[in-house]
Amino acid sequence: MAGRNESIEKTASPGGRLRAAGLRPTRQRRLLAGLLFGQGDRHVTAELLHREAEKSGCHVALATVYNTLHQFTAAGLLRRVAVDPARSYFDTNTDPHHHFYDEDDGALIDISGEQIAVSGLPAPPPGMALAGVDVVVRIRRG
Amino acid sequence: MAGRNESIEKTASPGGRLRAAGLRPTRQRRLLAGLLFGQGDRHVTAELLHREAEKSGCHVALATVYNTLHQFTAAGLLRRVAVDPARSYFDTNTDPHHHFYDEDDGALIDISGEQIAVSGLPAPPPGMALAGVDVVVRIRRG
DNA sequence: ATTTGTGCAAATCGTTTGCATCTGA
DNA sequence: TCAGATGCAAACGATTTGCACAAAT
Repeated sequence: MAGRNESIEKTASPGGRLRAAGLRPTRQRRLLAGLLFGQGDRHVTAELLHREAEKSGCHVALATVYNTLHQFTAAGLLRRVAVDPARSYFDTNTDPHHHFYDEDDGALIDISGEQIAVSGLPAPPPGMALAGVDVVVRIRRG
Repeated sequence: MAGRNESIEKTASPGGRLRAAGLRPTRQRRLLAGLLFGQGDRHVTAELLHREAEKSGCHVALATVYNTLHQFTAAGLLRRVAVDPARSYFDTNTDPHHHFYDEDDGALIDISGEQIAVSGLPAPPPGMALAGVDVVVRIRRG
């Protein structure tokens, strides 16, 4: 739980954050950014975020939610997490870190990057560059 | 590359392997088992295995390939690997181990379980049991 | 005004299911 | 024989796309 990067103000106005990422701050993006970044680290699916948006009043098409999630990911505001072959999760924590994945109810829990150490990593095959290391700790009711 | 478990004969007849897993050795299962287990460790998608089956002569419906992959997985002959939100990979190596994932062409490469060590794993939350630890090393042309 | 994003519905992709038919023991 | 598998096509859920409209600079 120690220091995450506080120098990049997670609390800046949604508009500022979007602008800084090179995205035009439209009403929908502001809304989604608010939902995503306004309450600490989150793990969302498109479906879930869409439901939240609807509940919060402003109408956003599901397709727009998908588009926006991908734009945010391309802009480095989000990170896609592959744990379930059926669903895409998006993580608002873009620092290197890992996850518990609850296979029963599909919940993700962060594990800080410093907490886990992976040793013995072989070098990537020739011509390949390392793009990231993901550790998924699968857990179950037990 | 050191010792994988040779005591469980990977070279037994497809029929024997299936029988041992409690599956009736039908023509299609024999064919698929042959393709899967006859050439060392493999990583396949349903689509890929279906294409191979077609090429090898015997007709198998894609749905049957899916069913069979799931039956084999339930029987412990295969392991499902979640690296790509869009596709399911099945791994013929069921020992604990990890993977390189080539994001450009979707290839998986095994990393032996002994080679990598993960330290600092937090205990699962109360009431939860550890079900597995997957390390995915994402690599890219570069 | 011009550029860029949005909404909607339809298309697409991977995957699963229902049901009649066939097959292995 | 007869439980259990298969094939096929249709259903399905998640995701993407095409295009007319709307909003931001």
